[in-house]
Amino acid sequence: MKYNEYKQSVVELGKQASEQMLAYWKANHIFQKSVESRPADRPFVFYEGPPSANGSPGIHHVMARTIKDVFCRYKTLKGFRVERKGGWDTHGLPIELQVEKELGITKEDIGKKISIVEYNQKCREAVMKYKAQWDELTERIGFWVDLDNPYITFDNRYIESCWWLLKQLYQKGLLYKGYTIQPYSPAAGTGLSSHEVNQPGCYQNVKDTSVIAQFKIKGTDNDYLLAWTTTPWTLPSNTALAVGKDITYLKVKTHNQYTKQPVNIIFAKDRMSYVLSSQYVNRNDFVESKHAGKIPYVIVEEFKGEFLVGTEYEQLLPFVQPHENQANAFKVYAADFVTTEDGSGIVHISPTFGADDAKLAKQYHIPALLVADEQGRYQPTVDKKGKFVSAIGAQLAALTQQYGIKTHKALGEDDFYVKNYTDEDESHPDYKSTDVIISIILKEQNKAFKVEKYEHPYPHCWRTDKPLLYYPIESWFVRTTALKNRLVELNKTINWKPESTGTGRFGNWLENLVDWNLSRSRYWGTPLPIWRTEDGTEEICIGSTEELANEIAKANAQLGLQQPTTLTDLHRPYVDEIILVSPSGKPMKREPDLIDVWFDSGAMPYAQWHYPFENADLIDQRQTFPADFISEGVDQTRGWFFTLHVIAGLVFDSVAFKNVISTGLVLDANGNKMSKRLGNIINPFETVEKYGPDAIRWYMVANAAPWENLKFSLDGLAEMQRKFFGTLQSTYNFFALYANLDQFRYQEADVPLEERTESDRWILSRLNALIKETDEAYSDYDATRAARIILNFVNDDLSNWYVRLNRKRFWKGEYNTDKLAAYQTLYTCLVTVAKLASPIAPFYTDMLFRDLNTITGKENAESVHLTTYPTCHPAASNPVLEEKMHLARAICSLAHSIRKEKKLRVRLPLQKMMIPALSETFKNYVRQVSDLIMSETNVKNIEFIEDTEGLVTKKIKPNFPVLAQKGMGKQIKAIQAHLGQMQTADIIAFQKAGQMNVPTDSGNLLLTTDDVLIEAFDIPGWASATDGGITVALDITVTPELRKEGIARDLVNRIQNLRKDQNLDVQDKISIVIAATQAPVAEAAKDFSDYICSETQAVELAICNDLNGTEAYEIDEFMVPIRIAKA
RNA sequence: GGGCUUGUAGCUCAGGUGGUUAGAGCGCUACACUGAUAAUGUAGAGGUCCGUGGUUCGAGUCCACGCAGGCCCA
Repeated sequence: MKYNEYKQSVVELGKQASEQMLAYWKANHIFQKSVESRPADRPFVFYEGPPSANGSPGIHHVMARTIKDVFCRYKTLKGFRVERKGGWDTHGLPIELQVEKELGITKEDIGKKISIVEYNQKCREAVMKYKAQWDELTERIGFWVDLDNPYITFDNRYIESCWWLLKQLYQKGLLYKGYTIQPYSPAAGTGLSSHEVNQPGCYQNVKDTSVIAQFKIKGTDNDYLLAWTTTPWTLPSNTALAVGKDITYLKVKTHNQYTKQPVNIIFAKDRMSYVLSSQYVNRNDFVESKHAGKIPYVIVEEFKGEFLVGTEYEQLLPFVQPHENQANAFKVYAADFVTTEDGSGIVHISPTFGADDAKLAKQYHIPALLVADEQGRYQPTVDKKGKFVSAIGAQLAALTQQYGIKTHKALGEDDFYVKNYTDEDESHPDYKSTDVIISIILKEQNKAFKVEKYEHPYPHCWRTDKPLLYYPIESWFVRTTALKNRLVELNKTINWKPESTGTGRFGNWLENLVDWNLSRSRYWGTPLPIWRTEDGTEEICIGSTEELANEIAKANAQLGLQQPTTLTDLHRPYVDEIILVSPSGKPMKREPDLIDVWFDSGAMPYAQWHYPFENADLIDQRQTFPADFISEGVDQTRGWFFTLHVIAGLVFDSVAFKNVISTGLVLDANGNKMSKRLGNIINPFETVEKYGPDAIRWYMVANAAPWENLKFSLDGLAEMQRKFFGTLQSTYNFFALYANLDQFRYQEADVPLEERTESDRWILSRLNALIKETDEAYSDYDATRAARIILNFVNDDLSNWYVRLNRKRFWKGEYNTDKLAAYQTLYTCLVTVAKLASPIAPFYTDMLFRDLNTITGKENAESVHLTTYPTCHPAASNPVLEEKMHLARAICSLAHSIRKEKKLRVRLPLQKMMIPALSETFKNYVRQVSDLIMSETNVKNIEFIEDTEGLVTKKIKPNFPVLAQKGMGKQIKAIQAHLGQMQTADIIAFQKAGQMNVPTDSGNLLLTTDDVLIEAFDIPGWASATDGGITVALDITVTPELRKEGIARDLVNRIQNLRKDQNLDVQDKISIVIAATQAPVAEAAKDFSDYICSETQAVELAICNDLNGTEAYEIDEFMVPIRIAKA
């Protein structure tokens, strides 16, 4: 049995690892074991946010799924049982639109050209179209999730759970029918989704009649509030005015330009130039000759909007009165949507025809202006055809006549359309729109301050090309606002990553909560389980299929129907066909709406288990609720995160999740959004195929925090693969090569720590720290930090330092304790790294673990994912040793920099290195790592320079934090100046005395050596270098002896290169011939003959004068021909 | 328009509670190493820390106002 040795590239290896381990996991049910081997009473609850399989998965899904997987695997290592039920989101508009596109139909065709049954069947098929691709990607990238028993939102059982939840809301009075202002097309007779309104070409520039209307303040003779509108037809429905609290307003005395009556008008100061345009002139500037015909004005007062709040005014067009909350009508309110960008800075509020208006009205209980119809139901003043109801129309018609307004035809009470929906002849000289007629009426009544045409973009229906109205549409709402405070409170207990998403984006969203509009007038989705009588006075909310069956039976009995009591499909149109009976015996029909598809996904904690009809304990006993951890894109803040939170909060008075990571976007390498149009889409399958899943996972996790946007670059990915996996693999290969030769199988007892070398204990101390830090990072849901510190450990500490310094221990000498210690140490590092990195790179680390553990049998585990997370041993921690090693590395680095500067190659040995002894401790530390420093820098001796020798220039500077703590902050400048002029001798004297006086403005200050930092700065006359307070000097005298030794080492190097060029094996013996005409070369070869031969496996080293035709190599300043041959 | 977020070397990113010489990797340049070799090490060059003001003895860091990009919402 041998450790596997790998010759292939790191890319090949990554692919191989993923394929092998995938097959191995499958064959041995490792995922299942990783769940079941953990105690059932120690659950870590994870929720899979259901993706929709109606499109191919993208690279960003790899990101999302990696993050989910990392923490589930980590928690498994920590001994938790982590069940992961997969799921599919299967309803909703995107699927419907896709099907419509495929069939070449529109929404209007459903139920006509295609039956709802057929249509929904198409949706049902479309939604799982790419399921195979999703499953494949999920598996390939190693996201462990139960794909065999997923929850599916179109399943009857799932829908039934949703119904149950809706009924809970209904019973708590949290589900109600109300109005919302939505874009509506009277011409097409349908509401439009925001998606449709945002289509190009929808907004068209039109010229509308705009009015600045005068609202007379109650109790004044002629004080008016000026409000501007581009839709004068909404003025009869006005019930309030809005101002900006902090906006400055003016009261101006002038005359109405149409009636010439004196008026005091109030409007925003910033809007002066618009309100008082060219025909007005300030009375102070008024010159009779110059301003003939102009109207003078004078500013009377200036005040903030706040001052206006609560002011009552007379109804502008008192056609009808509000039917409720009359005390709140016709008053001024403050609103933050008021700006001074256009109009008068005072906004006219008509709750039925504007979204902002409706919101404000709701907030302050301002009544909407409604008119009762024949059934006594209150309706807006404009009907769904875009026409004023006759009660208003009659008054308009009367006024038109009264003021003798000429129109292109006689207008009756049913002729006042608010836009030209009846294709009237606008070119007729007397054609007047309703807006114009209203404007004229206002002028006549001294209620219009200014009327003019105004060009602006206005939304139009993309089908009929007619203007849209913002119109109240009936919808079902969840009364989320009722429990707003509780939802805010619950949110504060959630650990958000990053925190700002929770407090900011999500927190603010909750603070500004509006009721959740559940209604969707579509076909493929969860039907709203509410049946109503035709007059809307009686209704029932169904909470289960059993309840539905009972109700159907009741209806059958009372109404004499033959309806089947069980439904095989709870979707439309089947549920629509059911008629139930009300308590008073009237038939009830289902409200035709579907519910928002986000309700489906927010219901998954319960519906995935068909709660409460099955598995009631899972929720009731809090076994799978709430989730410990979820993760999705930050775009889900108002989506899944919100609906989970609302349903859990409203129905269960609980959070739905305790920890959440919201991941950022995956952009292309240049930071652009990936789109088909730009052609910068990264295909996840190809990328996984090319680089293997581990490299992608590692790159995504390590490169940037998951909540930052990731600029996905294949170069960066390849770099990460080389850096981490390449280095780790080299390290493993190195281990395997020699462990195989020495047959190391870790059968021996552990070599006690104290018997291991300094560097062994050092790397184990570092490893121990790594265990602790990664554990902390993972627990804090910070996989990025974990990945980065693992990478640094493997690269800097393990490979670049430990292995490099200890190479000889592995290949030289017999299999003794020292060698054993080296193997054990390196083995421990490798196995531990495999475990620590396994949540992020599950394939490669498992292969590494198994490659090691199969040979040694150290652990009884089939897979790294079935092991437990390594524990940190305080005994192995050795900060002093880490400090020593840190000094060694710093000193080596300085020595190398001197060599570089003086052009002294490392092969050339130098006699000594001198280091100023900063302190006894420092000296001791360096002494203990001096062998290492000498071999690393090829220097024969290290000496310390003491203060007394006067060789070192010292530098002194304030220890700022210490001084600040002592309250000497103000004196720092003076201290700094004083220290700056101290000479080395002064510093030494200070060090001896331990304290000194520093003169400042406020008298002398006593400084101790703790208040300053003293560094050796330079050693005059020596080749030296300084960094971080440490100074190193080299004796750069090259004696003939040293030169010869250097040449000998160069010869070895060149000969080794020749061996390699000639593809000789490590064991092959050679004979060497050197042409050495120059004395130094000849002498070096002669004096170091034994050394050269032993290093190069030579049996013979001959020196001659000439080697004609043999290639010469540059050594020192000479060209030396060298020839070798296999002996 | 609002909320959140990002801005540090050519690129990708680090930089607790303010501390005076702002770091790493890649890339670039040079050198070295050669029993880990489809590897490796060392050094160097490279900065208006987005801008402007402020607080402070001292600001990449704290505050205010802007600018630019991103996401979400209107």
